[in-house]
Amino acid sequence: MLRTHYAGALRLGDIGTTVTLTGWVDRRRDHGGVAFVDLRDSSGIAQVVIRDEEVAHPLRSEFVLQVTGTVGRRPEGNENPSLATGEVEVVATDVVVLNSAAALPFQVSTGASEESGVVGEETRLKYRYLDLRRPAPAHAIRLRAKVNQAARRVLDDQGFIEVETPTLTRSTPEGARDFLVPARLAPGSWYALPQSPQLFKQLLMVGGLERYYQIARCYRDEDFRADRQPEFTQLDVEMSFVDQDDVIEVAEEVLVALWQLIDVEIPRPIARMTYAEAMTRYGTDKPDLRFAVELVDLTEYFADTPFRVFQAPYVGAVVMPGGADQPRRTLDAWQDFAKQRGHRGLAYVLVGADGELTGPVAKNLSEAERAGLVAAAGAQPGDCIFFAAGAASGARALLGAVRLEIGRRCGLIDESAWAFVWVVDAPLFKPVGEDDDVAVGGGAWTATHHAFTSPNPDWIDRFEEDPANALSYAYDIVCNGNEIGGGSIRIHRRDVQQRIFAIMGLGEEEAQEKFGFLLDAFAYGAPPHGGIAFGWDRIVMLLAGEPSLREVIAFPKSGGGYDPLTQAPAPITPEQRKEAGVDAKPRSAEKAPAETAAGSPPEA
RNA sequence: GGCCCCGUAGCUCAGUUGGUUAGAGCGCCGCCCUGUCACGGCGGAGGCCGCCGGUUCAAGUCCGGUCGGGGUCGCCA
Repeated sequence: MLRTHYAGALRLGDIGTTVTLTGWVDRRRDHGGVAFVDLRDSSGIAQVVIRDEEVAHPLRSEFVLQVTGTVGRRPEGNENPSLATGEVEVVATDVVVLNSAAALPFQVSTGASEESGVVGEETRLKYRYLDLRRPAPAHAIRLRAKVNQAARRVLDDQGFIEVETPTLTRSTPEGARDFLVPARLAPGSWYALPQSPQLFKQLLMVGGLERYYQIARCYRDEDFRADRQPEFTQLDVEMSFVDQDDVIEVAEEVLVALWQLIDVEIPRPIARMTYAEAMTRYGTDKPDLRFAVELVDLTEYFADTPFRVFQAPYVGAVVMPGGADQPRRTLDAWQDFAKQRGHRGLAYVLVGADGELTGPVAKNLSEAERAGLVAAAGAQPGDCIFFAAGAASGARALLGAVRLEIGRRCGLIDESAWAFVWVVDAPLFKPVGEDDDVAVGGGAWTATHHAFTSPNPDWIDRFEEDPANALSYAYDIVCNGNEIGGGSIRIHRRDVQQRIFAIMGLGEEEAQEKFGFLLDAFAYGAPPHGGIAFGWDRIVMLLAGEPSLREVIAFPKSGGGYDPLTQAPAPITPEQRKEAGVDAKPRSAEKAPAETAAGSPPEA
């Protein structure tokens, strides 16, 4: 070892000891005759005193040093309470420059970030190896390791087997666009990177593993968000011979262990809410329960309204406390808020301090409606009532977004709270919309979760009777309005699977072509099974208190899937292109699946 | 794909109504400095104002386009 001690570990008890430290020059203060170097390693910072000017003078930020010296107590009054090692210092007898460092693109030293503002993300990512020397990024990556460790510990203790599944596989039936990899040995054919290990983990259940987990990299070729990366990580779990409660039980134990890492005790059991309740009360399937504002269903209240806009299948409202005094400009901004989400606008009524209703909508309401509105909406004098009318799903989605915005603007969200909830009983199917370019089958319905999600016990024998209302055996875990995990009990019976496919308009041939290997496996005694997958990056992000997934990924991509550090993706050479078979024409016999999926039924 | 915002020194930013030689803080380089810890002092270097085009006597500033970044909606079961 090049060192005897970690810099950040030195304490009064080490006084008198001769130590050798290694690390980087965090900062130096050169006084001519005596110089101070803050030496930083992974454990922290220690002050090194160098009395030889010849040695100290050439040192620069981020030089790599090996320092030998004696630990001494700092002179009276010279302690630095902001350093853990601030009561001591190392008086150097020998300083070896292990490496020099070029002038930095940005300041690495801790204090620097406060004085010259925050460094832009693109620069940080381009020099991520320097960024990682800074305390916050370093902490996030270390926390992530602890999170992995905690999950493994819980699952290992419960007899789960960690299994790696392929990353070169075939295009899976999940909703997102696949990343594709040309197969050199089969020109014209392509691998897909997995969107998740979904099918493989089910095969592992057929394989008798009974309890599987994996910290799995997943790939989806979709557009970016602060909370989305093209490659991301799931903690993937699957269990045999279980029902929903068993999976939830294991999932909660994992979550409890994770939040213990930041000294938060999650009360168990975590509350459950049906999907229908979440949509009705919060306008979303991932409600943020850190604040109490809820949607109010006023459809009945406005059943006979003269106001044409409210003559709709659904009329709902959400109350903004104290919102009555918003200036016109702000109320206009709410209109833009709604328009940006594809709605025509956002109706509102202002409730004056005296209870009088104002705003453009108020005069369109009947006398009786005005009289009872404040009570019906649960408003108070001084509040603003926002309305959305129309199809229930769209109107609730708008109100849900408004609710969140109200929470933010009014400071209603308790930032220190951790509000967990299971959202259960999601619909099994959703209508195929125009936007469903990735629909699996050609029918009127597509799976809400995925095609292998079982109907819940109430519906398993009769989901065909009412596909719109049939419920799935699925569950999502939501934390502070973030979906941090989701799973389901799977279909293990071939007849049920075929009935599901039938509803989705997926013929036997086509089903066989798309996931024949799974259906084949299910023919050989598939056990009842189910599981869950956690959004690992998002969970670490929450635990670290970071605003972006990028902060908890060692080498994240920036917008457009670009990596500023490696400059990937990059062009390939003509030779690579030829060899990879990118341009190979598929043989006519092997039609691309996408062409048969949408329109005509597969050949009989 | 739609909408919004941002591109000025290594970093973070300012730059007036279009008007002389484009500034600040930090960083960097040189010299000085024996108890600092955001050390201090003196001096210095550093700019394709993202790029292309247009308007104008004159463009960092106005207009059009383009590229890059961020956010958001669509999308992401």
